[in-house]
Amino acid sequence: MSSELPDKKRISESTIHRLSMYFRTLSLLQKEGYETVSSKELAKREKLTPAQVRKDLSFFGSFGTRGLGYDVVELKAKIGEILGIDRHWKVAVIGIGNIGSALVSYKEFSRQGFHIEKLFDNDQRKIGSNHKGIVVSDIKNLEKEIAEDGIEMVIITVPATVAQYMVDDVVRAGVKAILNFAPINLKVPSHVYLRNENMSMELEYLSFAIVNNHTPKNMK
Amino acid sequence: MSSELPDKKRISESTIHRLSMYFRTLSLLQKEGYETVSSKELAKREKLTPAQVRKDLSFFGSFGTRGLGYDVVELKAKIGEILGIDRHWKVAVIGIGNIGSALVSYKEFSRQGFHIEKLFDNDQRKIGSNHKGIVVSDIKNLEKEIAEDGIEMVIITVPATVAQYMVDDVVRAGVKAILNFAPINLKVPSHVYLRNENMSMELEYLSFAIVNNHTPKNMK
DNA sequence: TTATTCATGTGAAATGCTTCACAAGAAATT
DNA sequence: AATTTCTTGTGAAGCATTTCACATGAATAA
Repeated sequence: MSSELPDKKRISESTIHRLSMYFRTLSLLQKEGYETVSSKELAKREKLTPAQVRKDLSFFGSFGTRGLGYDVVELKAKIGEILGIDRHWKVAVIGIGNIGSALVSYKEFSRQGFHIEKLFDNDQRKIGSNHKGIVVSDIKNLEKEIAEDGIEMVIITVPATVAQYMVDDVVRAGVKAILNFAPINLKVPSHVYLRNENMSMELEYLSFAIVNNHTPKNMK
Repeated sequence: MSSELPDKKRISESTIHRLSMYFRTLSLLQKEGYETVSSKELAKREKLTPAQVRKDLSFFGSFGTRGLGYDVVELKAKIGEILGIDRHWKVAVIGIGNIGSALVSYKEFSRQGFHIEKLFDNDQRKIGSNHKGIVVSDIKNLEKEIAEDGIEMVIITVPATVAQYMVDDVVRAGVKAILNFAPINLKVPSHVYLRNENMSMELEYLSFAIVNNHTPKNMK
């Protein structure tokens, strides 16, 4: 169960996030009919330096051609592979409230290989109802159904007060990663990956910027 | 129109994001009945080092008492002031689709001082309809109504293909900051702040972590 | 009152990330 | 075929962030 990376350099969070950005932009470049793209062009679109783009890629190999740049289709495939989005991820959403049900229809997820295949809620009025072809299950069966269906990732959009219970359940069911929208710091065992999505954080950054007349180098 | 910070140190994005985290945790500590909190306790809850917490705060002043820690209520107020969330921000949401309408009911926003007061869409079936007491306006009147109502921040949840037009309109109307959910790199003049919210990015990070057996220092 | 404990605030050191600058290699041009 | 142009890949330098370590000062206990 060792790393897939031949040389175990520690890749920074920023690098991974930029790979996501490159992937998205490469899809666009492909649509626009580009066959190749230089680090300069890619950097311009992301408001980065060309060196940054090349360095990010260099952690994983050499994908370009000197004097020419990168083959758009090839680089996109390669980054998809690195990010692990070149396959079908089985995802469940727990908590079919406002945000939860919005995520069911969020196209970007399926576009990147994340397929929502299970929905859970504790509200009797919601259980059994149909969202985009998926029937909402009773949260009582959470652990059992997650395990049976081999769900690998879970998105949590329940109130903060109950989020930890959901986590404990899905961890027992064997999920590998959790994306948490609830405003609370959750505990997971070390073999499970956890990320928090906090949408007000970005608004708070904007608020700070306005109030302090902030001029960051990198208003990404 | 100069900065509010007496000494114009450049504050990093990470520091601002951590202040948001501290703010939220301080609210919780307050509910739990804590009167004071140490950098050690705060760090433990955020999975950071105590030195990190103290250094973050030190950029803005000295708010603690040696031997005792920080007064919870006082520190929360101070951070709120730094972030500029100690006031009422007028926000509009443009694009009342799945995500847009979910955000209208998102409690964390109002809890941090962000009040959604205007909704816009181009769909005749949505225009005039009521969401949480707010009537959806026709996007044709975007610039005029934003300016008249003195909206300062805008959240964009329209399709990528039309997002730039919305931006151009609201920039003319005088908004100061934009939070963009559309999967596209938008252009804004330098006096307008822009942040992008990309929800699949975090799933992609999780995907990368699983596939590469990644062990980052800081799985925040 | 004095001693002890505790926890802040902060220069300095350590670590991490980004940018520079250039050798090397591929394509295009003459 | 030789030359020029272009752009990658990458050590090294530069810059930024985090952590260390300790002097300082407040509160508590003796």
